[in-house]
Amino acid sequence: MQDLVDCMQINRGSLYATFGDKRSLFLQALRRYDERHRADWVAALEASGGAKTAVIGAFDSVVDTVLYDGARDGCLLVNTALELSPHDSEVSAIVAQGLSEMEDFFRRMIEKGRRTGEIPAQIDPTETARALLSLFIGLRVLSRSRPEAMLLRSVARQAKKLLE
Amino acid sequence: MQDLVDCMQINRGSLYATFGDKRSLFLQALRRYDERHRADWVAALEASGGAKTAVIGAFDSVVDTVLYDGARDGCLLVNTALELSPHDSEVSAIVAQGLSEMEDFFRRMIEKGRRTGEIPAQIDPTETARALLSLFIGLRVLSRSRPEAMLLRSVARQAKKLLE
DNA sequence: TTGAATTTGGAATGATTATTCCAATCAGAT
DNA sequence: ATCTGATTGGAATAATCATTCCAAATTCAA
Repeated sequence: MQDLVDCMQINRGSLYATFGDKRSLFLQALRRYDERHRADWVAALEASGGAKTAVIGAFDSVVDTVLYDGARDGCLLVNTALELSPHDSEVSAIVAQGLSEMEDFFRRMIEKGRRTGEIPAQIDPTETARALLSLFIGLRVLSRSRPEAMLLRSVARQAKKLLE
Repeated sequence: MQDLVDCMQINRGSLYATFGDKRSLFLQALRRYDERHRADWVAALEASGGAKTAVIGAFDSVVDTVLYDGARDGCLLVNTALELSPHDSEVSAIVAQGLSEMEDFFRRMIEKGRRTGEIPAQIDPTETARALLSLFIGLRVLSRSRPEAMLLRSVARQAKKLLE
């Protein structure tokens, strides 16, 4: 809370008056992150053209952000999935939902790619979407613990290979 | 610390006398986890017979533990990778090392499988090992946030497919 | 058995952080 | 210009741990 008071343009009292206590503030931040950042990001990728491009773009944009901006904060949803989900059911619901929508995004893109012929018909949409989700989460964890270019690039490359 | 005092058969004073302060106690626990649990587990898998079996066994044993024992604690190394690694360089070193050894394990198994013909020659050991590492980490995160049988089984199945 | 070292229960202290309070100031509507 | 409500700075309080201390009990080697 002190960090927020230091960084935000707002007084401690106003912070509590506006958002309530720490947990409630966190829940609001998590919801907002999920509904704005994550959802918008997925929507932008989905609108970016090809199905394959959208999926690959998800991985590449994470890798690029880590390597070029040195951003080691990772993703609030994934960080929370590991740290808080098992201890708070309300948090857990938001996280599970957000991760499910990532999975759905991957599945939709694979289905779309199969229709357009970009992606071979023998690729199973549901199964591959789940593999991509797991690979994606792994990438975000590795970004925080082993942010090495060779490693992260390999993961992004292998994500692409899952669509061939 | 209070949780430890409650759970262990040891008094608070002895705890501090033996392990020092909290951070130092955590580092010792993390090192021990990595050197005993993780290393022994990998060694057992490696000795378990076929190369493919060893890799698949890593995934299946995680899935089975979650589904049958309901263990949602996950892996101390992965949990720490996300939560503490970015904030503590000593922690980070242990985590990076442990994750590297997981990667090495996967690579060694792929190389072995290629030699024995179990695994096709066109599978790239380094690249695939990194994909498996990321997939494995993703699985451990999902085990804590979305411990659903269908989902976890899919991830394990797709890990297997990476070796075909 | 005796004595030194260790362990125990539990109180006491310290450190950090969350949360509330209040008087003074400020912004915006009427 | 005035009133109302929000915001500020910052002190005060509360809650949560981490850490230390100590006297009594216990272990263990000589």
